[in-house]
Amino acid sequence: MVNPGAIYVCGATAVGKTSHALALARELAGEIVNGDAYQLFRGIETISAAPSEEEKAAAPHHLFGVLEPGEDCNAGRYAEMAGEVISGITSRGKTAIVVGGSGLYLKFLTHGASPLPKGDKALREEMEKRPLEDLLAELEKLDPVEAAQVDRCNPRYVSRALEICLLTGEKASELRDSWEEKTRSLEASLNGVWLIREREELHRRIGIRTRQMLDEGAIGEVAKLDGISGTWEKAIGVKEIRRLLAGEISREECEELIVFATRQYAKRQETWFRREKWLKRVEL
RNA sequence: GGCCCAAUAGCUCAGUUGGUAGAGCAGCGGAUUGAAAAUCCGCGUGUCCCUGGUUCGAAUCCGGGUUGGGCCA
Repeated sequence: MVNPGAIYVCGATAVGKTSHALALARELAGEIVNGDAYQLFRGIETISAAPSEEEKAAAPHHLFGVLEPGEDCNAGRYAEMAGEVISGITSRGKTAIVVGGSGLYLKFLTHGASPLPKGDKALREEMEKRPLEDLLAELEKLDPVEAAQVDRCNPRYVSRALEICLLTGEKASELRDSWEEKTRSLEASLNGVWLIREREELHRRIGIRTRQMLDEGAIGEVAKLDGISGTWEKAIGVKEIRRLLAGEISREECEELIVFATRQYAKRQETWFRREKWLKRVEL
């Protein structure tokens, strides 16, 4: 499951991962592998801040724009795709440079998937209609340990826990434990960096990039994909641009809202990567 | 120049009949193995514009001022 040959380049959005990875690729004659949940999709290159054509020409790039906007993706599927690509690169004697900011996706790649079942769309839709207390009560019956451990305020986590129990007939808490046990020793063989910038500087870069995105086609991307639903819709900026297109907010308000959401995302990414102790910190 | 209205957290604003203040947003911190750019949790001392006064007690009532806005000249 682990890919010891690969080098991971992680960090918050707009920190400068792409250019850092390109420099690394040149140095090592390496190949870039996307580690970003939304850059997987075709048609949202601008809004997902995917590398430009020029950047992609500078080194071999993999897993950018490989999914149709109508498709759904998840961490397990990503890790499978990326694992194959990395093996291919390694077998050619090259270095894979995985660059991205999607913590959970990367974690699946570096630590492997737990033995838990993947999400079940129909079951989720059904659970979404039930009140949280109801889901908690059922989880309580099937797996009291998990019911005590989960974030009981977060409907996503509660329903996921219940989903695992219903799908496997086993206890989610026990399945999770076995995975954590197995992955504990993997980190010694991992190689990666966490790119860091001061908050103020990161915010400045987010502001600049958001303005560019809106100037350079993000609005058109969202307009063009109107009516197509899927994972892509949850990208930051989509709901804001939809409000702009609907005339609910001005261009300035739209930009401001995207900046806010992006900053908050960057903070969540930092919180995630801070816990990944195997990453070497690199201040930019 | 005269009259009227506003002034409270970084921003937009609440604040009941006087008992020294609280929402949303922003910001900050955190959780997070199959929706993750998702989802969720925690964090609010601020000259209540200034200044006199009334009162046991004023963001709240009264006078004067300052700033902004509106109306009339």
